[in-house]
Amino acid sequence: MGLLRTADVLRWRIAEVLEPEGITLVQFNVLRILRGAKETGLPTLEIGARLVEQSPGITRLIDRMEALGLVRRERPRADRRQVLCHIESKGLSLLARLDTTVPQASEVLFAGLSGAEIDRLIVSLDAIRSACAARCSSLRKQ
Amino acid sequence: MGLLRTADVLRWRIAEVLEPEGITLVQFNVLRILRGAKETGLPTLEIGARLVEQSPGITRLIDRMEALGLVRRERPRADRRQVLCHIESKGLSLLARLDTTVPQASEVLFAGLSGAEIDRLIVSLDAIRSACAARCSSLRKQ
DNA sequence: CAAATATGCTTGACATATCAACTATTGCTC
DNA sequence: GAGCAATAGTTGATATGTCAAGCATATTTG
Repeated sequence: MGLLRTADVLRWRIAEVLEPEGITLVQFNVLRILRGAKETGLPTLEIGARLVEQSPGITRLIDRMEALGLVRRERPRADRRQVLCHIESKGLSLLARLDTTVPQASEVLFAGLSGAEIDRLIVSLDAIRSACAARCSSLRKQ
Repeated sequence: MGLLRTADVLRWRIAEVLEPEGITLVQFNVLRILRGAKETGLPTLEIGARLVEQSPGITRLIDRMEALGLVRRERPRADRRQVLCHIESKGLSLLARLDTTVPQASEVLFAGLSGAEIDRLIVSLDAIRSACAARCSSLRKQ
């Protein structure tokens, strides 16, 4: 339960930094994923899989981000079922700004922890996630 | 970011256990808070403060829980502005069942960690939350 | 190669969360 | 004790997330 409450607090803190830029935490994550995908782009559902969200949400999320001019969609000739999403220059410059402010905002919360403590924290969290990947049905079924 | 993803995974895992009982994670937390308040009950906004949610959400959340027969509302004569919420016997028996199944479901995820590691995890998470309580405006303003 | 199935995504109906404005009651001030 | 501000909670409009079903394209199978 402490884990959930702590995540809420952190989520809130980050949202506070994102809000003046007009995007949500989920949109921020989509931008980072798409930046990682470079020129190639990424199919819509692949984005949904990396976030912990389902398909319909993603479609409309990308709708809004396309309306904001942050991303672009393209239907490739190879497989005309899928829709490749690309990050636009506007999205890249927005991310560039946030790359400094978001970590700054979160670092405040971790100030009370030593480097070693943070390392241990990360290891523990990774262990929890991999336990879920191994045993939970919920993440496989999507 | 790992913290947020890990919390999502845990949230999902718990929701999976709660779903057959027809309640959400937030409703589960409300029930636990109200059980802690005993006979006295708790004003609506006090519940909202303990969760990380705002007033309007709470009102309608309690509406739904009242419709389910899990809680009861009462307007005390002392201060007729506030509305005291109480847990009903139906809510108590539901919680009694979940008191075993929810921890069981989450323990699976922590199986890879030693007792000492879990202790350190809890200490670190507490430190993050108290850093926020001290410095973040977001939690004070509500 | 026609029919059946699977994949990728979208749409509509509905539940839920969020923001701003409102009502009712209380406490404070002159 | 009349008027004003503070508190507790609700309501309405809007954004967002979620479930079930649908459409188009691709793949498999007889």
